[in-house]
Amino acid sequence: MATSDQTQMAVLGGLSIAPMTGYALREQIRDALGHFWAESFGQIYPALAALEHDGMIERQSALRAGSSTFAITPQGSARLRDLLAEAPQAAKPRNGVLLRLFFGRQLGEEACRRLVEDTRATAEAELAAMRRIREELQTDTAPDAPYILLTVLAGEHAARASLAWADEALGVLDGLATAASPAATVAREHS
Amino acid sequence: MATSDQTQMAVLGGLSIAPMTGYALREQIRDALGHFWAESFGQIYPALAALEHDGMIERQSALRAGSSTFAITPQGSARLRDLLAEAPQAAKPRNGVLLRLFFGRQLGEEACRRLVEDTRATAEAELAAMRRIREELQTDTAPDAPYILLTVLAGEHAARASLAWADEALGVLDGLATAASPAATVAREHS
DNA sequence: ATGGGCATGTAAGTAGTTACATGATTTA
DNA sequence: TAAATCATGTAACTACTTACATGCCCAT
Repeated sequence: MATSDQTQMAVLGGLSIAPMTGYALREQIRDALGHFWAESFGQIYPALAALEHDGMIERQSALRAGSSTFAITPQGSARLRDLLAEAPQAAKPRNGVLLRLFFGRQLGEEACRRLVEDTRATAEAELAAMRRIREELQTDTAPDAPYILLTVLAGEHAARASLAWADEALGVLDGLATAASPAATVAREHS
Repeated sequence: MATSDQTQMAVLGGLSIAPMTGYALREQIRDALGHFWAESFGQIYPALAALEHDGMIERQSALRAGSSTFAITPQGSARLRDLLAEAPQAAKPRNGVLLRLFFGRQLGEEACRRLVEDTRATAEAELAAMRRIREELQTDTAPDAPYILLTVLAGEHAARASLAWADEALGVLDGLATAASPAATVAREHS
């Protein structure tokens, strides 16, 4: 049944900011950590059960029938610090766009172009979202704000890099098209 | 058992470039796709068995006892093109460094600085490696070379972004130290 | 002849997703 | 009072890793 260290770290971290229900925790993880971390319900509830069993968190009075908020205990805070101090383990990389481009000759140049254009559009939206969040954070005086800012800056740099790459990649694909069929490229450039 | 579409795509893609053994395939995946894709033996061998069963690949004469090279069949090529044309499914993000920085107040400023410095060093090495591969590729006239170039450029942009972020992040952390204890920051700046 | 790299495969376990079942509370 | 949303949890499944067992072939 798993409930790995990694998930426990995210759950304890979330509860270290404020006590909340499992449902709220999942929303917090999706909204605040979403651009670099993910947990599903199927991970969160077993993790909460295991952490409660070990005394790392405790159930507080129910706000309403059938629900309960969880709060971190002193042992839980200590465990969180231990987990955070462990060396981060690299997630196995899996970039479906790059895999498709690597075998792009089989896929065809036009489909590759569409993949790059979609990536570019996603990066543009991501960049705008990150900028908005950063501007809010820079006026936030909460003690966690500067640390959260670091993660938002990472998202901003990643989005900008994705954008710059997409533009360069489209140039490479244009070069391919020119070599194969100059007329088609001229037509596209004038469209 | 498993042997997902994603793994099949990587295996068929590898064999579309040249017939080879499972062992060689794993080395190719590690070396050529390593910076954006990973497969373990435990994935590759069952995938090969399933693909052979479905007639997508076939075993060729053994180079030596107990081994065999696999070659893609015409059906396999068709299947590869179908798989590549499917929309890429986003891998669930899991960045252990950013998770730790998000909860950086619990971890402590010095540990955060070390995490960022380690990330910076890794990015620097990655950037150098990508540059070297790119320079080789730009003189390569193989028809796959421009497509492979796209993936290397992505690695280069990502590494540069990581580097730029790390420098900005260290600046933010310096700001924190100054606010909390000016003397300590001065000491570090003069070291 | 033996140690290291090539080669294949399996078993056991961990991690993670998805869909489902259930019910309370709020709001339109 | 019906629909949406909040809330908890489980079961079945898919994906993936790691360690192990086995043996071939080449170089020293």
